[in-house]
Amino acid sequence: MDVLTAMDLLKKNGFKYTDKRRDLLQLFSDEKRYLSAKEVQDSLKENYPGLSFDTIYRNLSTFSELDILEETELEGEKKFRFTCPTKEHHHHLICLKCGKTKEINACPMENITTDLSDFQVTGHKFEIYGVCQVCVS
Amino acid sequence: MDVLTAMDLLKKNGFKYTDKRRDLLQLFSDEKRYLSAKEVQDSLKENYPGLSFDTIYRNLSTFSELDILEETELEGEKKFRFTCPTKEHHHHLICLKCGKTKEINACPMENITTDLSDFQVTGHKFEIYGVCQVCVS
DNA sequence: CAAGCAATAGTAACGATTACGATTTATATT
DNA sequence: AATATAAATCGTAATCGTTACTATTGCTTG
Repeated sequence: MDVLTAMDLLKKNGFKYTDKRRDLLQLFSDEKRYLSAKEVQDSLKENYPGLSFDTIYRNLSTFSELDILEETELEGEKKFRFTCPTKEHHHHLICLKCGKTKEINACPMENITTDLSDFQVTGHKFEIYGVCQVCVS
Repeated sequence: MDVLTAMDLLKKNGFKYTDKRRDLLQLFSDEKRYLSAKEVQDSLKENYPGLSFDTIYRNLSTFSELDILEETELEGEKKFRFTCPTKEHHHHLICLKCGKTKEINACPMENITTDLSDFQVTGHKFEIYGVCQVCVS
């Protein structure tokens, strides 16, 4: 995923081109880690001092639905990151301090021996948490 | 985990015996599934119409710290269930409608081939979500 | 360049959780 | 049994993250 592809995706789905969206996408493209809405606001407030919550949350939600962003919830807060280049289904090792991630190649669902047939399975979550080398020091 | 063991654990840690705590624990003992604070309030309001948020959240938090309850967060809401009889580390298949669980015997951390050494790993989460047979019909 | 509609700002509302001062209650001590 | 004291609770307010609303702005297309 990159900014241009993302803007094309927006256009293709009837969304409009705005500077805020470009800059928002550029931010995720630069950072490549999980960001909260608050962090987004902080990062963009230099150029857009009055950036509205509505704008931030609505766009993050839109981007997530279009698979431009990957979404998770850490410690009661929604976090978003630019969709990984790895197209296949994957999981993450996540730094709880800065949101930096590392991809985990295996999916635990492949090795389940427990019988799941008495539930209609709709999804799963596997995340490893920690502190990255930069944040630990 | 059962109510008596839990009350003993409380005593042993300097907490007091109250009817509310007993009934709260009895609720979890009866239900054996993930409950939200709101569900707890609803279930107990017959006997304790004015049960305070403070009381509910503080006790849930205390119980969780003493490992009387297992805690997770589903769809932005904290959920608690009586600690499973299985002492060993385990994971859950969870019904998103009623909180009913089924234990998963394997832990994905055992089969990780990805190198984790550039992070100081502090924890992980593996949950399978779905709808149980009762809720699906 | 004007019409139409999406996007946004500013702000209010919301739901879950936490926090607070005043009061009540469990427990240990006398 | 009466009392002291410290914990537990109530009633309510504050907080935090998120969503929703209305008026206004600004993309896009003909």
